[in-house]
Amino acid sequence: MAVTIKDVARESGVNISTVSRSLNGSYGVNKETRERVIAVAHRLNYRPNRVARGLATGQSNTLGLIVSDIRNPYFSEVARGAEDAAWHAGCDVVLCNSDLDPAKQMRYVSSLLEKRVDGMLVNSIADLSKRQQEQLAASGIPIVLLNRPAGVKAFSSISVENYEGGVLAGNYLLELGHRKMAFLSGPKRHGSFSERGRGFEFALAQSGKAAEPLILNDDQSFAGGYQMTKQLLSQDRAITAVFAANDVIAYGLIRAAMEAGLRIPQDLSVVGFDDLEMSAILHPPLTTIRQPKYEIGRAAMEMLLARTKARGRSAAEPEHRILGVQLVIRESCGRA
Amino acid sequence: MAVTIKDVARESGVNISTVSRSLNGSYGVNKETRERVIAVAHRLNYRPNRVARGLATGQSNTLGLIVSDIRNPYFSEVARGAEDAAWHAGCDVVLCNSDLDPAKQMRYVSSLLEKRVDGMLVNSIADLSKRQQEQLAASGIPIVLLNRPAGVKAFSSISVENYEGGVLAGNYLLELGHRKMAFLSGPKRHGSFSERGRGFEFALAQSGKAAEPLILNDDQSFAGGYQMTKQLLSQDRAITAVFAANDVIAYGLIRAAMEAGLRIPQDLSVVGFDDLEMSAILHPPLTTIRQPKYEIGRAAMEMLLARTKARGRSAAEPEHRILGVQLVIRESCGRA
DNA sequence: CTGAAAGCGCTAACAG
DNA sequence: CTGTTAGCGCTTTCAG
Repeated sequence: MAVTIKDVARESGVNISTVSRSLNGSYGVNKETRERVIAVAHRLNYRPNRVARGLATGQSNTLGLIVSDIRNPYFSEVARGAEDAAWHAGCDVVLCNSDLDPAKQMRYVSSLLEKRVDGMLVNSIADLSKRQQEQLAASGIPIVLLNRPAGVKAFSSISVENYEGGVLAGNYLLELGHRKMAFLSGPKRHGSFSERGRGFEFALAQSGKAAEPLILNDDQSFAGGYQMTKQLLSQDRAITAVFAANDVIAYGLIRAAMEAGLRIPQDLSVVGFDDLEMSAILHPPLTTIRQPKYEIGRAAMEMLLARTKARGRSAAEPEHRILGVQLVIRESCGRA
Repeated sequence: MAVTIKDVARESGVNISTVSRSLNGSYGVNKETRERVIAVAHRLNYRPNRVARGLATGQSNTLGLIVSDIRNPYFSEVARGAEDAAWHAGCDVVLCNSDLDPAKQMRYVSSLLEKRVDGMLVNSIADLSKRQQEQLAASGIPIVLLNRPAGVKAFSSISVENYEGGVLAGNYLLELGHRKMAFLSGPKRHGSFSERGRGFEFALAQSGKAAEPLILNDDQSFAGGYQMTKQLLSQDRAITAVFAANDVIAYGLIRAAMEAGLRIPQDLSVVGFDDLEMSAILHPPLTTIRQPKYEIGRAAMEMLLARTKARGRSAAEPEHRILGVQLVIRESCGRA
């Protein structure tokens, strides 16, 4: 049906191995022969079958990317960075949405393993059981994690200065004169979020001027931010500033605050985390801690690619990279 | 290195073909034998090599998805729908970002073809040359397009009622008493956008009450919407309502209008198109034409999957599905 | 019901 | 520099 290496060989009067060599640019082929073969391949519109190639070489030139949900703008940005890096290296990536469901995640892992991907990038394995994590580690292929989970040092990982970001937010709000603040977080177990909170608390505590922040937990979503704010406003109207664990929570917060008749930043200051594209567009434009989302994906994929190449050699110690964050001042904060 | 079908065969004292049959649930295997084999496979933690399987069967159980940019929330929604449908069918999808660059897109197509994907979903081929389109059509694998381009009927496609959406927007604004309106569009060649515009124009013309809408073209982005609005406001302040070709353009529009001191909806009404998640969150919440993004991806993938199965049988006439849109009324429009 | 054997299309020694 | 020859791991006739 499709034209194979055999057809090219027959048509150009050489052996298939010569065709293979010519096409893969391996050394040791007469220039003329090579050119003739290439011409024939082109004329026949030959397309090498990478599946066969993969079977023979044991390399698929395919990487897996498991995120919780690609619709989350944070992940679509990360995915784009990862995909670009893969494209650059001539590989492609299969996209998996785990919804943070451990079972689903493991099924994806199995599927990727069976497809013999060269490596995989995975969002978070915090929800996996110890046994599942070990199973993953035992798979033998390179894996890099997109957020270092608490205890697992067995995998390479990339993450950002969550703690430092919290400190940044705290100090900024402190400078503006705020003394009674709150931290609106996601689920309690979320590692990155709690780091952000700890940094924030540390900054306030260290200043010696502010009260301990009120901490609320809910879903890490618009709805969650909205709910937490409702709750916050009903229990403590003395608060003048709040730090949201991510931008989307901040959006919910802003909405709830506005509905309650509060003006931002006059009545309430808010700082987010992530710096999603929408944050600059929103009204008021959100002051937030920017993390390099695209860069995270790109760097993660590059780490992964490097490992897939070093394969075998020096089982390479897991590597951990932490990228910087920065405070982006816009218009959602005012003086206390 | 990895455990293969041979190991399972040896370990369970049968031939590899029996193992294959047992594991694939083909009929004609003694129940006991099958169970024993399965047990052994499980004990050995055997993972079938799908690459080898693919080579033998000619099926990869992998589909390609080419979008312009996964960061575009419209596409991440579509991608999720597509991925869910694929997952449901036991397939996985490789993600490609074309940036609408014809060359890049063709390279992705080649790559997918070489990987022997069972089919592909592609965003738009409007930018491809006639020759490239033919090349695509000749590839022999099922392809479904995510927006029917003007002239190409050779491929299956899925799209939405763009024209009808324009009519909906026009009629709604008309009802509110608007008579001088504008349409903020993207690049002139964008097929879906011009359909939206045509529907809008038609509605106004048919009413016999409104002036012909002013039409502006620019980039289909926040920046584009912002620019067009600046231009609009500088040349015609009599306009009371505007229809944006998509929500993101509407965001830019709102921002520019607010900066110019206009209140929405009191001074200017705006209707968008898409109904992105952010549109409900924005201030003011955007009235817009909703198109079923997730559903588009899901349905497109289902069409594709159906075609990959019917393979060979009745070269199946290209199929075209058009999904409905609906007006979502929120708070960005007022009476003229 | 099960085994033997012939590939799927390509790569990679190994000869020549 | 090029041809021969084994496979890669699995499916699939074809016999038995």
